[in-house]
Amino acid sequence: MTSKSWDEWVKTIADEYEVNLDPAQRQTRKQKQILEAAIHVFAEKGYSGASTHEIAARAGVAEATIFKHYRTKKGLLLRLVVPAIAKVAAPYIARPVLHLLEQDRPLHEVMQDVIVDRIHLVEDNWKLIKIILVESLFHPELREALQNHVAKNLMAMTGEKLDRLKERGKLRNDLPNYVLLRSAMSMVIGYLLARNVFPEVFARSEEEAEIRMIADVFVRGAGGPKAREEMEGGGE
Amino acid sequence: MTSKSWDEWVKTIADEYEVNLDPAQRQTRKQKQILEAAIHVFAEKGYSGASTHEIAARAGVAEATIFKHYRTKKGLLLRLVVPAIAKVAAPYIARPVLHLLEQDRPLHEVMQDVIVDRIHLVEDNWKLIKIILVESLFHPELREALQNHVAKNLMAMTGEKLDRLKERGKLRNDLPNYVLLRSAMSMVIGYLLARNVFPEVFARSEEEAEIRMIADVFVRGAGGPKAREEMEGGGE
DNA sequence: ATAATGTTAGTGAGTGATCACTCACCAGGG
DNA sequence: CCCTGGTGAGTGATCACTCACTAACATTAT
Repeated sequence: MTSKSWDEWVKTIADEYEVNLDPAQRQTRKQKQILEAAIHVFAEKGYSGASTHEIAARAGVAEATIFKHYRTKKGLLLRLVVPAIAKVAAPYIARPVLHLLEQDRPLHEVMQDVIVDRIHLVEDNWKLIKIILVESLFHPELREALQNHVAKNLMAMTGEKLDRLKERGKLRNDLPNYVLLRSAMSMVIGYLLARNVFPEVFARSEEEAEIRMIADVFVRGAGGPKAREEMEGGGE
Repeated sequence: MTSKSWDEWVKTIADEYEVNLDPAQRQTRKQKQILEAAIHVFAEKGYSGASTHEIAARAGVAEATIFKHYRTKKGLLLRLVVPAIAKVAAPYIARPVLHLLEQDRPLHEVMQDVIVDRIHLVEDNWKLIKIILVESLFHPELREALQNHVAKNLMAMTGEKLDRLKERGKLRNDLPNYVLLRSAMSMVIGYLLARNVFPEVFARSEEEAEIRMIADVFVRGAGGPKAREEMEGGGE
Protein backbone atom coordinates (compact mmCIF):
# COMPACT_ATOMS: atom_id res chain seq x y z
CA MET A 1 0.00 0.00 0.00
CA THR A 2 2.55 2.47 1.18
CA SER A 3 4.76 1.81 -1.77
CA LYS A 4 2.02 2.23 -4.33
CA SER A 5 2.21 5.34 -6.41
CA TRP A 6 -0.50 7.95 -6.33
CA ASP A 7 -1.85 7.07 -9.76
CA GLU A 8 -1.82 3.39 -8.94
CA TRP A 9 -3.77 3.98 -5.78
CA VAL A 10 -6.40 6.07 -7.53
CA LYS A 11 -6.77 3.38 -10.18
CA THR A 12 -6.97 0.53 -7.70
CA ILE A 13 -9.69 2.13 -5.63
CA ALA A 14 -11.47 3.36 -8.72
CA ASP A 15 -11.56 -0.12 -10.21
CA GLU A 16 -12.54 -1.80 -6.99
CA TYR A 17 -15.59 0.37 -6.54
CA GLU A 18 -16.16 1.12 -10.21
CA VAL A 19 -15.58 4.79 -9.67
CA ASN A 20 -15.60 6.58 -12.95
CA LEU A 21 -12.73 9.02 -13.08
CA ASP A 22 -13.17 10.19 -16.63
CA PRO A 23 -14.59 13.69 -16.36
CA ALA A 24 -15.68 13.65 -19.98
CA GLN A 25 -17.88 10.63 -19.29
CA ARG A 26 -21.53 11.50 -19.49
CA GLN A 27 -23.58 11.84 -16.36
CA THR A 28 -27.32 11.59 -16.33
CA ARG A 29 -29.29 14.31 -14.63
CA LYS A 30 -30.41 11.76 -12.09
CA GLN A 31 -26.82 10.77 -11.39
CA LYS A 32 -25.95 14.36 -10.62
CA GLN A 33 -28.99 14.61 -8.38
CA ILE A 34 -27.86 11.50 -6.51
CA LEU A 35 -24.34 12.85 -5.99
CA GLU A 36 -25.64 16.20 -4.79
CA ALA A 37 -28.07 14.57 -2.41
CA ALA A 38 -25.36 12.22 -1.16
CA ILE A 39 -22.98 15.08 -0.41
CA HIS A 40 -25.71 16.83 1.52
CA VAL A 41 -26.83 13.82 3.55
CA PHE A 42 -23.35 12.40 4.21
CA ALA A 43 -22.18 15.81 5.42
CA GLU A 44 -25.22 16.25 7.62
CA LYS A 45 -25.42 12.79 9.21
CA GLY A 46 -22.09 11.16 8.51
CA TYR A 47 -21.60 8.08 6.36
CA SER A 48 -22.98 5.57 8.87
CA GLY A 49 -25.84 7.79 9.91
CA ALA A 50 -27.01 8.38 6.36
CA SER A 51 -29.46 5.99 4.74
CA THR A 52 -29.64 5.26 1.05
CA HIS A 53 -33.38 5.66 1.40
CA GLU A 54 -33.00 9.29 2.45
CA ILE A 55 -30.46 10.02 -0.26
CA ALA A 56 -32.76 8.56 -2.90
CA ALA A 57 -35.74 10.54 -1.60
CA ARG A 58 -33.78 13.80 -1.58
CA ALA A 59 -32.51 13.12 -5.09
CA GLY A 60 -36.05 12.35 -6.31
CA VAL A 61 -34.97 8.93 -7.48
CA ALA A 62 -35.80 5.34 -6.74
CA GLU A 63 -33.50 3.72 -4.21
CA ALA A 64 -32.57 1.02 -6.70
CA THR A 65 -31.17 3.65 -9.05
CA ILE A 66 -28.39 4.39 -6.58
CA PHE A 67 -27.32 0.76 -6.57
CA LYS A 68 -27.62 0.55 -10.33
CA HIS A 69 -24.88 3.15 -10.66
CA TYR A 70 -22.72 2.75 -7.58
CA ARG A 71 -23.32 -0.88 -6.57
CA THR A 72 -22.90 -0.26 -2.82
CA LYS A 73 -23.27 2.57 -0.34
CA LYS A 74 -19.52 2.65 0.07
CA GLY A 75 -19.14 2.85 -3.70
CA LEU A 76 -21.24 6.00 -3.58
CA LEU A 77 -19.05 7.45 -0.84
CA LEU A 78 -15.88 6.72 -2.77
CA ARG A 79 -17.37 8.11 -5.95
CA LEU A 80 -17.54 11.40 -4.05
CA VAL A 81 -14.30 11.18 -2.16
CA VAL A 82 -11.75 9.62 -4.49
CA PRO A 83 -12.10 12.08 -7.37
CA ALA A 84 -12.03 14.91 -4.86
CA ILE A 85 -8.81 13.64 -3.32
CA ALA A 86 -7.34 12.99 -6.74
CA LYS A 87 -8.22 16.45 -7.95
CA VAL A 88 -7.14 18.23 -4.81
CA ALA A 89 -3.83 16.44 -4.62
CA ALA A 90 -2.24 17.79 -7.73
CA PRO A 91 -3.51 21.08 -9.08
CA TYR A 92 -4.92 22.74 -6.02
CA ILE A 93 -1.79 22.21 -4.02
CA ALA A 94 0.52 23.53 -6.66
CA ARG A 95 -1.08 26.86 -7.36
CA PRO A 96 -0.40 28.89 -4.22
CA VAL A 97 3.17 27.76 -3.95
CA LEU A 98 3.94 28.88 -7.45
CA HIS A 99 2.34 32.16 -6.49
CA LEU A 100 4.68 32.42 -3.56
CA LEU A 101 7.85 32.04 -5.52
CA GLU A 102 7.08 33.70 -8.78
CA GLN A 103 6.54 37.07 -7.19
CA ASP A 104 8.86 39.13 -5.09
CA ARG A 105 6.22 40.92 -3.06
CA PRO A 106 6.47 41.03 0.73
CA LEU A 107 5.74 37.67 2.35
CA HIS A 108 2.87 38.90 4.49
CA GLU A 109 1.08 40.21 1.44
CA VAL A 110 1.58 37.05 -0.54
CA MET A 111 0.49 34.99 2.46
CA GLN A 112 -2.74 36.93 2.60
CA ASP A 113 -3.45 36.09 -1.02
CA VAL A 114 -2.61 32.45 -0.46
CA ILE A 115 -4.85 32.24 2.58
CA VAL A 116 -7.74 33.94 0.81
CA ASP A 117 -7.32 31.52 -2.05
CA ARG A 118 -7.21 28.48 0.27
CA ILE A 119 -10.13 29.62 2.38
CA HIS A 120 -12.36 30.08 -0.61
CA LEU A 121 -11.33 26.72 -1.98
CA VAL A 122 -12.26 25.07 1.30
CA GLU A 123 -15.48 26.98 1.78
CA ASP A 124 -16.64 26.28 -1.75
CA ASN A 125 -16.22 22.57 -1.06
CA TRP A 126 -16.92 22.58 2.66
CA LYS A 127 -19.42 19.71 2.71
CA LEU A 128 -17.17 17.45 0.70
CA ILE A 129 -14.12 18.32 2.77
CA LYS A 130 -16.05 17.70 5.96
CA ILE A 131 -16.96 14.25 4.63
CA ILE A 132 -13.35 13.49 3.69
CA LEU A 133 -11.92 14.62 7.01
CA VAL A 134 -14.52 12.89 9.18
CA GLU A 135 -14.64 9.64 7.26
CA SER A 136 -10.87 9.42 7.06
CA LEU A 137 -11.00 9.04 10.83
CA PHE A 138 -13.04 5.86 10.41
CA HIS A 139 -11.93 4.37 7.10
CA PRO A 140 -8.26 3.44 7.24
CA GLU A 141 -7.93 3.30 3.44
CA LEU A 142 -8.95 6.94 3.19
CA ARG A 143 -6.65 7.95 6.01
CA GLU A 144 -3.78 6.11 4.40
CA ALA A 145 -4.53 7.74 1.08
CA LEU A 146 -4.56 11.21 2.59
CA GLN A 147 -1.34 10.56 4.45
CA ASN A 148 0.66 8.69 1.85
CA HIS A 149 -0.41 10.60 -1.18
CA VAL A 150 -1.94 14.00 -0.49
CA ALA A 151 0.17 14.91 2.50
CA LYS A 152 3.40 13.52 1.08
CA ASN A 153 2.66 15.07 -2.28
CA LEU A 154 2.16 18.38 -0.58
CA MET A 155 5.42 18.05 1.30
CA ALA A 156 7.30 17.07 -1.85
CA MET A 157 5.86 19.81 -4.00
CA THR A 158 6.46 22.55 -1.46
CA GLY A 159 9.80 21.39 -0.07
CA GLU A 160 12.04 22.91 -2.69
CA LYS A 161 10.18 26.21 -2.74
CA LEU A 162 10.19 26.50 1.03
CA ASP A 163 13.93 25.89 1.04
CA ARG A 164 14.44 28.74 -1.41
CA LEU A 165 12.32 31.04 0.76
CA LYS A 166 14.49 30.12 3.70
CA GLU A 167 17.65 30.92 1.74
CA ARG A 168 16.27 34.30 0.83
CA GLY A 169 15.55 35.05 4.49
CA LYS A 170 11.82 35.08 3.99
CA LEU A 171 11.23 32.10 6.27
CA ARG A 172 13.03 31.06 9.42
CA ASN A 173 15.63 28.45 8.59
CA ASP A 174 15.63 26.92 12.07
CA LEU A 175 12.26 25.23 11.57
CA PRO A 176 11.70 22.08 9.50
CA ASN A 177 9.39 22.43 6.52
CA TYR A 178 6.70 20.24 7.99
CA VAL A 179 6.44 22.54 11.01
CA LEU A 180 6.05 25.54 8.75
CA LEU A 181 3.35 23.83 6.72
CA ARG A 182 1.60 22.42 9.75
CA SER A 183 1.57 25.79 11.49
CA ALA A 184 0.09 27.60 8.52
CA MET A 185 -2.46 24.91 7.80
CA SER A 186 -3.43 24.64 11.46
CA MET A 187 -4.19 28.33 11.72
CA VAL A 188 -6.20 28.42 8.51
CA ILE A 189 -8.14 25.24 9.26
CA GLY A 190 -8.58 26.38 12.84
CA TYR A 191 -10.13 29.57 11.56
CA LEU A 192 -12.42 27.69 9.18
CA LEU A 193 -13.50 25.21 11.84
CA ALA A 194 -14.19 28.08 14.21
CA ARG A 195 -16.13 29.87 11.51
CA ASN A 196 -18.20 26.82 10.65
CA VAL A 197 -18.67 25.24 14.05
CA PHE A 198 -18.38 27.94 16.70
CA PRO A 199 -18.95 31.12 14.76
CA GLU A 200 -20.12 33.25 17.65
CA VAL A 201 -17.10 32.71 19.82
CA PHE A 202 -14.00 32.32 17.72
CA ALA A 203 -14.56 34.14 14.47
CA ARG A 204 -16.15 37.49 15.02
CA SER A 205 -14.42 39.88 12.67
CA GLU A 206 -14.85 40.40 8.96
CA GLU A 207 -13.16 37.80 6.85
CA GLU A 208 -10.62 40.26 5.49
CA ALA A 209 -9.55 41.33 8.94
CA GLU A 210 -9.34 37.73 10.13
CA ILE A 211 -7.13 36.79 7.21
CA ARG A 212 -4.88 39.78 7.80
CA MET A 213 -4.42 38.69 11.42
CA ILE A 214 -3.76 35.07 10.52
CA ALA A 215 -1.13 36.04 7.97
CA ASP A 216 0.33 38.52 10.42
CA VAL A 217 0.73 36.01 13.23
CA PHE A 218 2.17 33.43 10.89
CA VAL A 219 4.70 35.71 9.24
CA ARG A 220 5.82 37.16 12.57
CA GLY A 221 6.06 33.66 14.00
CA ALA A 222 7.64 31.83 11.12
CA GLY A 223 8.99 34.50 8.79
CA GLY A 224 12.69 35.14 8.43
CA PRO A 225 14.50 38.46 8.97
CA LYS A 226 13.72 39.62 5.45
CA ALA A 227 10.00 39.07 5.92
CA ARG A 228 10.06 41.02 9.16
CA GLU A 229 11.81 43.96 7.50
CA GLU A 230 9.10 43.96 4.86
CA MET A 231 6.38 44.15 7.49
CA GLU A 232 7.94 47.10 9.27
CA GLY A 233 8.78 48.83 6.03
CA GLY A 234 5.26 48.44 4.73
CA GLY A 235 3.91 50.36 7.68
CA GLU A 236 0.52 48.88 8.51
CA MET B 1 -31.15 27.40 25.07
CA THR B 2 -28.59 30.06 24.57
CA SER B 3 -29.71 31.85 27.69
CA LYS B 4 -29.52 28.81 29.90
CA SER B 5 -26.70 28.77 32.37
CA TRP B 6 -24.03 26.12 32.30
CA ASP B 7 -25.28 24.32 35.39
CA GLU B 8 -28.84 24.40 34.14
CA TRP B 9 -27.80 22.88 30.85
CA VAL B 10 -25.87 20.09 32.50
CA LYS B 11 -28.83 19.33 34.73
CA THR B 12 -31.37 19.41 31.91
CA ILE B 13 -29.43 17.00 29.75
CA ALA B 14 -28.53 14.87 32.73
CA ASP B 15 -32.16 14.53 33.75
CA GLU B 16 -33.42 13.94 30.26
CA TYR B 17 -31.12 10.99 29.72
CA GLU B 18 -30.80 9.99 33.36
CA VAL B 19 -27.11 10.67 33.36
CA ASN B 20 -25.73 10.25 36.79
CA LEU B 21 -23.40 13.11 37.59
CA ASP B 22 -22.65 12.22 41.18
CA PRO B 23 -19.14 10.85 41.13
CA ALA B 24 -19.59 9.31 44.57
CA GLN B 25 -22.44 7.18 43.24
CA ARG B 26 -21.48 3.54 43.06
CA GLN B 27 -20.74 1.92 39.75
CA THR B 28 -20.89 -1.78 39.23
CA ARG B 29 -17.93 -3.46 37.65
CA LYS B 30 -20.10 -4.29 34.66
CA GLN B 31 -21.10 -0.64 34.33
CA LYS B 32 -17.47 0.37 34.13
CA GLN B 33 -16.86 -2.35 31.56
CA ILE B 34 -19.74 -1.01 29.48
CA LEU B 35 -18.43 2.56 29.58
CA GLU B 36 -14.93 1.47 28.65
CA ALA B 37 -16.19 -0.65 25.78
CA ALA B 38 -18.44 2.18 24.62
CA ILE B 39 -15.57 4.66 24.54
CA HIS B 40 -13.52 2.22 22.51
CA VAL B 41 -16.23 1.34 20.00
CA PHE B 42 -17.64 4.86 19.62
CA ALA B 43 -14.15 6.21 19.01
CA GLU B 44 -13.36 3.49 16.51
CA LYS B 45 -16.59 3.45 14.48
CA GLY B 46 -18.39 6.65 15.38
CA TYR B 47 -21.71 6.83 17.17
CA SER B 48 -23.86 5.78 14.21
CA GLY B 49 -21.46 3.09 13.11
CA ALA B 50 -21.28 1.48 16.53
CA SER B 51 -23.79 -1.19 17.50
CA THR B 52 -24.97 -1.85 21.03
CA HIS B 53 -24.44 -5.52 20.26
CA GLU B 54 -20.72 -4.97 19.72
CA ILE B 55 -20.39 -2.80 22.80
CA ALA B 56 -22.10 -5.44 24.93
CA ALA B 57 -19.92 -8.19 23.51
CA ARG B 58 -16.72 -6.23 24.15
CA ALA B 59 -17.86 -5.44 27.68
CA GLY B 60 -18.67 -9.10 28.32
CA VAL B 61 -22.24 -8.23 29.19
CA ALA B 62 -25.72 -8.99 27.88
CA GLU B 63 -27.05 -6.39 25.51
CA ALA B 64 -30.06 -5.80 27.74
CA THR B 65 -27.77 -4.72 30.56
CA ILE B 66 -26.80 -1.64 28.59
CA PHE B 67 -30.43 -0.60 28.28
CA LYS B 68 -31.11 -1.40 31.90
CA HIS B 69 -28.63 1.29 32.92
CA TYR B 70 -28.69 3.84 30.11
CA ARG B 71 -32.16 3.36 28.59
CA THR B 72 -31.08 4.25 25.02
CA LYS B 73 -27.96 4.25 22.88
CA LYS B 74 -27.93 8.04 22.95
CA GLY B 75 -28.21 7.91 26.74
CA LEU B 76 -25.01 5.88 26.75
CA LEU B 77 -23.29 8.41 24.50
CA LEU B 78 -24.33 11.29 26.71
CA ARG B 79 -23.32 9.42 29.85
CA LEU B 80 -19.81 9.52 28.36
CA VAL B 81 -19.89 13.00 26.88
CA VAL B 82 -21.79 15.21 29.31
CA PRO B 83 -19.71 14.53 32.41
CA ALA B 84 -16.57 14.94 30.31
CA ILE B 85 -17.73 18.32 29.02
CA ALA B 86 -18.88 19.36 32.49
CA LYS B 87 -15.57 18.38 34.03
CA VAL B 88 -13.42 19.84 31.28
CA ALA B 89 -15.28 23.12 31.25
CA ALA B 90 -14.34 24.38 34.67
CA PRO B 91 -11.22 22.98 36.28
CA TYR B 92 -9.15 21.94 33.32
CA ILE B 93 -9.52 25.29 31.65
CA ALA B 94 -8.59 27.31 34.69
CA ARG B 95 -5.33 25.68 35.62
CA PRO B 96 -2.94 26.73 32.88
CA VAL B 97 -4.13 30.31 32.87
CA LEU B 98 -3.47 30.71 36.55
CA HIS B 99 -0.09 29.23 35.84
CA LEU B 100 0.49 31.90 33.26
CA LEU B 101 -0.19 34.82 35.48
CA GLU B 102 1.03 33.70 38.84
CA GLN B 103 4.60 33.39 37.66
CA ASP B 104 6.83 35.97 36.14
CA ARG B 105 8.93 33.63 34.07
CA PRO B 106 9.51 34.35 30.38
CA LEU B 107 6.42 33.79 28.26
CA HIS B 108 7.99 31.26 25.94
CA GLU B 109 8.96 29.10 28.90
CA VAL B 110 5.55 29.30 30.50
CA MET B 111 3.90 28.56 27.17
CA GLN B 112 5.95 25.40 26.86
CA ASP B 113 4.69 24.23 30.24
CA VAL B 114 1.14 25.09 29.33
CA ILE B 115 1.36 23.26 26.02
CA VAL B 116 2.91 20.17 27.62
CA ASP B 117 0.14 20.18 30.18
CA ARG B 118 -2.58 20.55 27.55
CA ILE B 119 -1.11 17.95 25.24
CA HIS B 120 -0.97 15.36 27.97
CA LEU B 121 -4.51 16.17 29.02
CA VAL B 122 -5.71 15.65 25.46
CA GLU B 123 -3.66 12.52 24.83
CA ASP B 124 -4.80 10.92 28.08
CA ASN B 125 -8.39 11.39 26.97
CA TRP B 126 -7.90 11.16 23.24
CA LYS B 127 -10.66 8.65 22.50
CA LEU B 128 -13.22 10.59 24.49
CA ILE B 129 -12.18 13.89 22.94
CA LYS B 130 -12.35 12.38 19.47
CA ILE B 131 -15.91 11.27 20.23
CA ILE B 132 -16.87 14.71 21.51
CA LEU B 133 -15.39 16.56 18.56
CA VAL B 134 -16.76 14.26 15.89
CA GLU B 135 -20.23 13.84 17.34
CA SER B 136 -20.59 17.56 18.00
CA LEU B 137 -20.48 17.91 14.22
CA PHE B 138 -23.64 15.80 13.98
CA HIS B 139 -25.56 16.46 17.20
CA PRO B 140 -26.55 20.11 17.41
CA GLU B 141 -27.17 19.96 21.17
CA LEU B 142 -23.56 18.94 21.74
CA ARG B 143 -22.28 21.59 19.39
CA GLU B 144 -24.38 24.21 21.11
CA ALA B 145 -23.16 23.05 24.49
CA LEU B 146 -19.53 23.26 23.42
CA GLN B 147 -20.02 26.69 21.92
CA ASN B 148 -22.25 28.32 24.49
CA HIS B 149 -20.69 26.88 27.58
CA VAL B 150 -17.20 25.49 27.13
CA ALA B 151 -16.00 28.00 24.56
CA LYS B 152 -17.63 31.01 26.19
CA ASN B 153 -16.49 29.86 29.60
CA LEU B 154 -12.99 29.63 28.27
CA MET B 155 -13.18 33.10 26.78
CA ALA B 156 -14.59 34.56 29.97
CA MET B 157 -12.09 32.92 32.26
CA THR B 158 -9.08 33.85 30.18
CA GLY B 159 -10.16 37.31 29.09
CA GLU B 160 -9.04 39.24 32.10
CA LYS B 161 -5.73 37.43 32.36
CA LEU B 162 -4.97 37.92 28.68
CA ASP B 163 -5.68 41.62 29.05
CA ARG B 164 -3.18 41.86 31.88
CA LEU B 165 -0.56 40.05 29.80
CA LYS B 166 -1.16 42.56 27.04
CA GLU B 167 -0.71 45.47 29.44
CA ARG B 168 2.58 44.03 30.60
CA GLY B 169 3.80 43.77 26.99
CA LYS B 170 3.89 40.00 27.03
CA LEU B 171 1.23 39.66 24.35
CA ARG B 172 0.52 41.82 21.33
CA ASN B 173 -2.24 44.26 22.14
CA ASP B 174 -3.35 44.68 18.55
CA LEU B 175 -4.98 41.25 18.39
CA PRO B 176 -8.33 40.41 19.98
CA ASN B 177 -8.29 37.75 22.65
CA TYR B 178 -10.19 35.23 20.60
CA VAL B 179 -7.56 35.39 17.89
CA LEU B 180 -4.83 34.76 20.45
CA LEU B 181 -6.69 31.79 21.90
CA ARG B 182 -7.67 30.42 18.52
CA SER B 183 -4.10 30.65 17.22
CA ALA B 184 -2.63 28.85 20.20
CA MET B 185 -5.32 26.18 20.25
CA SER B 186 -5.12 25.67 16.50
CA MET B 187 -1.42 25.00 16.61
CA VAL B 188 -1.65 22.61 19.52
CA ILE B 189 -4.65 20.73 18.15
CA GLY B 190 -3.07 20.74 14.71
CA TYR B 191 -0.01 19.08 16.19
CA LEU B 192 -2.11 16.51 18.03
CA LEU B 193 -4.20 15.72 14.96
CA ALA B 194 -1.06 15.37 12.91
CA ARG B 195 0.45 13.13 15.56
CA ASN B 196 -2.63 10.93 15.78
CA VAL B 197 -3.77 10.87 12.17
CA PHE B 198 -0.79 11.51 9.93
CA PRO B 199 2.16 10.77 12.19
CA GLU B 200 4.66 9.99 9.45
CA VAL B 201 4.32 13.26 7.63
CA PHE B 202 3.58 16.08 10.02
CA ALA B 203 5.01 15.13 13.39
CA ARG B 204 8.43 13.65 13.06
CA SER B 205 10.46 15.12 15.88
CA GLU B 206 10.55 14.23 19.54
CA GLU B 207 7.64 15.61 21.50
CA GLU B 208 9.84 17.98 23.47
CA ALA B 209 11.29 19.51 20.32
CA GLU B 210 7.86 19.80 18.73
CA ILE B 211 6.53 21.62 21.74
CA ARG B 212 9.47 23.99 21.80
CA MET B 213 8.85 24.87 18.17
CA ILE B 214 5.13 25.37 18.68
CA ALA B 215 5.70 27.66 21.65
CA ASP B 216 8.39 29.46 19.73
CA VAL B 217 6.25 30.17 16.69
CA PHE B 218 3.36 31.27 18.86
CA VAL B 219 5.35 33.60 21.08
CA ARG B 220 7.15 35.17 18.13
CA GLY B 221 3.86 35.54 16.29
CA ALA B 222 1.64 36.71 19.11
CA GLY B 223 3.98 37.79 21.89
CA GLY B 224 4.45 41.45 22.80
CA PRO B 225 7.76 43.34 22.89
CA LYS B 226 8.50 42.14 26.40
CA ALA B 227 8.11 38.49 25.42
CA ARG B 228 10.45 38.99 22.48
CA GLU B 229 13.11 40.56 24.70
CA GLU B 230 12.87 37.55 26.96
CA MET B 231 13.48 35.18 24.06
CA GLU B 232 16.55 37.00 22.85
CA GLY B 233 17.88 37.42 26.34
CA GLY B 234 17.42 33.73 27.07
CA GLY B 235 19.74 32.89 24.20
CA GLU B 236 18.45 29.47 23.11
C1' DA C 1 -32.13 -17.35 63.91
C1' DT C 2 -35.01 -17.65 60.16
C1' DA C 3 -38.66 -16.71 57.19
C1' DA C 4 -40.81 -13.17 54.33
C1' DT C 5 -40.33 -9.44 51.42
C1' DG C 6 -38.37 -5.83 48.64
C1' DT C 7 -34.72 -4.08 45.69
C1' DT C 8 -31.55 -4.08 42.39
C1' DA C 9 -28.12 -5.98 38.81
C1' DG C 10 -28.34 -8.78 35.20
C1' DT C 11 -30.12 -11.74 31.36
C1' DG C 12 -32.17 -14.80 27.13
C1' DA C 13 -35.30 -14.59 23.99
C1' DG C 14 -37.57 -12.13 21.51
C1' DT C 15 -39.96 -7.64 18.48
C1' DG C 16 -40.97 -4.45 14.89
C1' DA C 17 -38.48 -1.20 12.21
C1' DT C 18 -35.04 -0.10 9.29
C1' DC C 19 -31.01 -1.22 6.86
C1' DA C 20 -28.33 -2.13 2.44
C1' DC C 21 -29.10 -4.52 -1.35
C1' DT C 22 -31.49 -7.66 -5.30
C1' DC C 23 -34.32 -8.80 -9.07
C1' DA C 24 -37.63 -9.08 -12.50
C1' DC C 25 -39.26 -5.89 -15.33
C1' DC C 26 -40.30 -1.54 -18.13
C1' DA C 27 -39.41 2.40 -21.41
C1' DG C 28 -37.08 4.41 -25.04
C1' DG C 29 -33.42 5.19 -28.40
C1' DG C 30 -30.02 3.52 -31.93
C1' DC D 1 -34.12 -6.11 -30.69
C1' DC D 2 -30.66 -5.35 -27.79
C1' DC D 3 -28.73 -1.93 -24.42
C1' DT D 4 -28.91 1.33 -21.00
C1' DG D 5 -31.29 4.09 -17.47
C1' DG D 6 -34.59 3.51 -14.31
C1' DT D 7 -37.92 1.33 -11.02
C1' DG D 8 -41.48 -1.17 -7.45
C1' DA D 9 -41.62 -4.69 -4.75
C1' DG D 10 -39.48 -7.24 -2.26
C1' DT D 11 -35.34 -9.98 0.98
C1' DG D 12 -32.60 -11.42 4.81
C1' DA D 13 -29.77 -9.21 8.17
C1' DT D 14 -29.16 -6.19 11.60
C1' DC D 15 -30.64 -2.53 14.33
C1' DA D 16 -32.16 -0.45 18.92
C1' DC D 17 -34.96 -1.72 22.27
C1' DT D 18 -38.54 -4.63 25.46
C1' DC D 19 -40.05 -7.94 28.70
C1' DA D 20 -40.62 -11.61 31.67
C1' DC D 21 -37.64 -13.58 34.51
C1' DT D 22 -33.60 -15.15 37.86
C1' DA D 23 -29.98 -14.42 41.37
C1' DA D 24 -28.28 -12.19 45.15
C1' DC D 25 -28.48 -9.51 48.79
C1' DA D 26 -30.53 -6.25 52.29
C1' DT D 27 -34.28 -5.16 55.27
C1' DT D 28 -37.94 -6.25 58.11
C1' DA D 29 -41.21 -9.39 60.61
C1' DT D 30 -41.78 -13.14 63.43
